[in-house]
Amino acid sequence: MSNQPKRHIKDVIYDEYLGRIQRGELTHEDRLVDTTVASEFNVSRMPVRDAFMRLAHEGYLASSTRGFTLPELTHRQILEIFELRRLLEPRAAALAAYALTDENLASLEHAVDLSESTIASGDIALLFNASEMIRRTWLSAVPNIELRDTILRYMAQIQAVRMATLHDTASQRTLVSLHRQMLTVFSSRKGVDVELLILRFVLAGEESYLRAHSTRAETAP
Amino acid sequence: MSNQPKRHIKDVIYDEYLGRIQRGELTHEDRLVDTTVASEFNVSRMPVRDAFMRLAHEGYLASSTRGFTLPELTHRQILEIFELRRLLEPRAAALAAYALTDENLASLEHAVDLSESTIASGDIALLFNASEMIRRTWLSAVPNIELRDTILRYMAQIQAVRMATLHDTASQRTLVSLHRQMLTVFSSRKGVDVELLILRFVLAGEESYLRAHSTRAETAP
DNA sequence: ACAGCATAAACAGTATACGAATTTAAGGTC
DNA sequence: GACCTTAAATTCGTATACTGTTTATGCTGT
Repeated sequence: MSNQPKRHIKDVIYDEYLGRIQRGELTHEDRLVDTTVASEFNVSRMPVRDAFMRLAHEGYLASSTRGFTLPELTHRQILEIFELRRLLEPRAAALAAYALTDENLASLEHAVDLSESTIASGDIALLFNASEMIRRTWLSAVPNIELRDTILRYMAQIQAVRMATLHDTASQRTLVSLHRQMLTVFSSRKGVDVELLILRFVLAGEESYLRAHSTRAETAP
Repeated sequence: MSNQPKRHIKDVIYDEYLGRIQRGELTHEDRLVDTTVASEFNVSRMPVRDAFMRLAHEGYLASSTRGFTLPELTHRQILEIFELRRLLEPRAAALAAYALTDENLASLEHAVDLSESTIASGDIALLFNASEMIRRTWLSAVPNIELRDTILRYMAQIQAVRMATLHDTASQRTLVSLHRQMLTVFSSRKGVDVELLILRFVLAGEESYLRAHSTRAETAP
């Protein structure tokens, strides 16, 4: 018997494109048009429309008069989201610290090892993946579902931003170092320590972004 | 010339029902069916469907196999949202304190007067309205849009909960008193004081909820 | 009576079709 | 050759029709 709880097409398409967005497989040049995607999936426009409109309302896509595109985050919006992160993530991580399973800690350790390996290789994509793996791992252990979902909602939006900051060598070093420290404090399960470290983590991310942003602003045409 | 930026039917219906939900005009017995609403508006199912699905994804409605209904918030979810409120609202209010206009303060004062007048009249609906007016006023001044929208997203969901807690006389007194204090600290524009008071405000709301919840649990069948 | 099964009703999901709005392209004028 | 006008193409919003699934209803047999 098929154990599938009857997945609707619109949900399949929603998940598919949410994944593509979260994995950074879309560029700002991509214009997503419902009819085109519909013919790729051999379905009608409607489920595609449903999926894209949902993604747009959740902030993952921006709807324009000519198809859906990745949203253009302004400098201001990015700073605003960093403020949200400062407020939410330290507490969320502290809660997660008490709830992490041994499996969670194991995959955290694996991801941290991966992260450190990129110091030698300089593989930015791998560092980004490891970073995402670490984040997903501890986020999955956050017992407050509403809090976790709120964090997830804005994280996907600034994915591109985080990717961009990784081109700076200093930021890479800081990130890898913080990853290792995160493994330590999560393993200790001391909420207070986790809270402080995650706050430092977010602040470091903000500094990296500001550094990258000012550099880009200088060299911009 | 018509200055209307061409409002789509789906947006009209969305706004209409969001308003009804936020004003508490729907009960848990109401089942919203797209075909029914469509014939009321003399439109097809599609725009109604769009609006309801959007409301559902934002948490204002729950979609079942038999129409849309108000979502049943579990005790756990409500506590989770209170945790979010503790994390976000103090800071948001502090930011708002620096940005409040004189008009904002004037309408705040008006709403606080309204709130206090309900002590004599015992008009719970009016107290609720005044409370909402106060909230909307300071929220509208929060300069961090992302933060404000995040707060708005969950507030509508627990509207019914907040309404329910107002039937307790002690909670009413506490609320009115806190309203007056809020006017004072917002007028002083001291972010630190605002931050602390709003934290106390959220905590008081949580206590009121817990009191109402335990009472209800005792008298439940 | 009541459990189990068949049938009907209600509703959401999906398909197709049409119209309106807006951008892009083309052509014509000065 | 620049600018305005007009036509075409593109894409969204809405309407209508159909399909499948879930819930309710009623029937049958014990």
